[in-house]
Amino acid sequence: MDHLDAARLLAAECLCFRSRRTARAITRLYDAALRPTGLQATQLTLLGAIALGDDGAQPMGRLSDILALEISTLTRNLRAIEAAGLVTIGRSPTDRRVRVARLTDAGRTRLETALPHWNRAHEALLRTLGEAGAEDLHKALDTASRALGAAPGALPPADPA
Amino acid sequence: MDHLDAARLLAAECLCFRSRRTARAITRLYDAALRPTGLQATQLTLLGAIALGDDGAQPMGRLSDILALEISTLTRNLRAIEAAGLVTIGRSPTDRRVRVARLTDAGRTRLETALPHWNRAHEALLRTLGEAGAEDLHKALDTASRALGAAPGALPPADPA
DNA sequence: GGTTATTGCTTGCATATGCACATATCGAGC
DNA sequence: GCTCGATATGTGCATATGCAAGCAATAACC
Repeated sequence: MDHLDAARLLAAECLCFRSRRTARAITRLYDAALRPTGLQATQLTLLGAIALGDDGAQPMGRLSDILALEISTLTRNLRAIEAAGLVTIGRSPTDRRVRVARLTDAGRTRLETALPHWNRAHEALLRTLGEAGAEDLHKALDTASRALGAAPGALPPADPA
Repeated sequence: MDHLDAARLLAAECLCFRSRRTARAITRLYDAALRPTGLQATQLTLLGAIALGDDGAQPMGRLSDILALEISTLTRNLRAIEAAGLVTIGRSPTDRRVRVARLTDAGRTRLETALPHWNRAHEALLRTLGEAGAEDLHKALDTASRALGAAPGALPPADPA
């Protein structure tokens, strides 16, 4: 196995390369569509995950599980949307170690106003991939996330088929 | 459509969220396996893409197409492996704007020695996803990359089916 | 062959990501 | 109620990623 065989094997088989490349391309598409909202795709995702919690609030640990994101990354990613006034960060009353992100009214509004822009990107991607391609990708990604340990609730219920 | 509906729609449908989450999880797996090699998954991918070129050299523009990576990102990602002595960066003799990354002997060696570690991650992922899950993911990602404009040669030939 | 448009890349700025380590808090035993 | 291990998070460091603006070299056009 010389270095050229190694390179060919990587190019042909590596799922890390593939998953990252696809994520980059898709993210650029969504980021472009979201430009008018002042949010990046990552930030909209984070806002949405927070909105899913009771009273529009989620403890960081839960966000970490839902998003499969390191808690240290989460700490910093929250700063941008906190600085923008979209969320506030408080402590849990029952466990003072736990920090809870809570949507502000501005956050709620931003989420609603951003959705149509998200949808433009979403529709554009569906057109690009085709109905079947999008469906296959969606399923394959969910299957992989489940296998790699995404939190229950972070995904739609498993297909009983 | 209130903010909660918006959040539920994002959680259920967003392919940007899904592709990024999966890429994160997979990358952590590969990075952990590659730790002993001193390379990150991204760097191994880059090294591999360079190795595929004639004489183990690729112009940056070509790398950008293969990897679907912004040229500005490429500039910086090359620095780490250049500093590590794994590649050299020169100019094309025929067009002095063009920069060409070329594998050094150390780069070739590193690629070969890293491959078994890559393979450990690869095998682990295949076990985790199952044969069918891995195959589905691989195909879906390649289909998406093709649709989103990956360079020919950056992917295996299209399935004639 | 000189002007202009295009191309290839770099830099400045901002966010995203993760690991190792440090800190604060909690819970279990004693 | 003190100690110790476990848990939740923050910080320092490093890389990854992309856009906008700039620079240098080439190509296109007249």
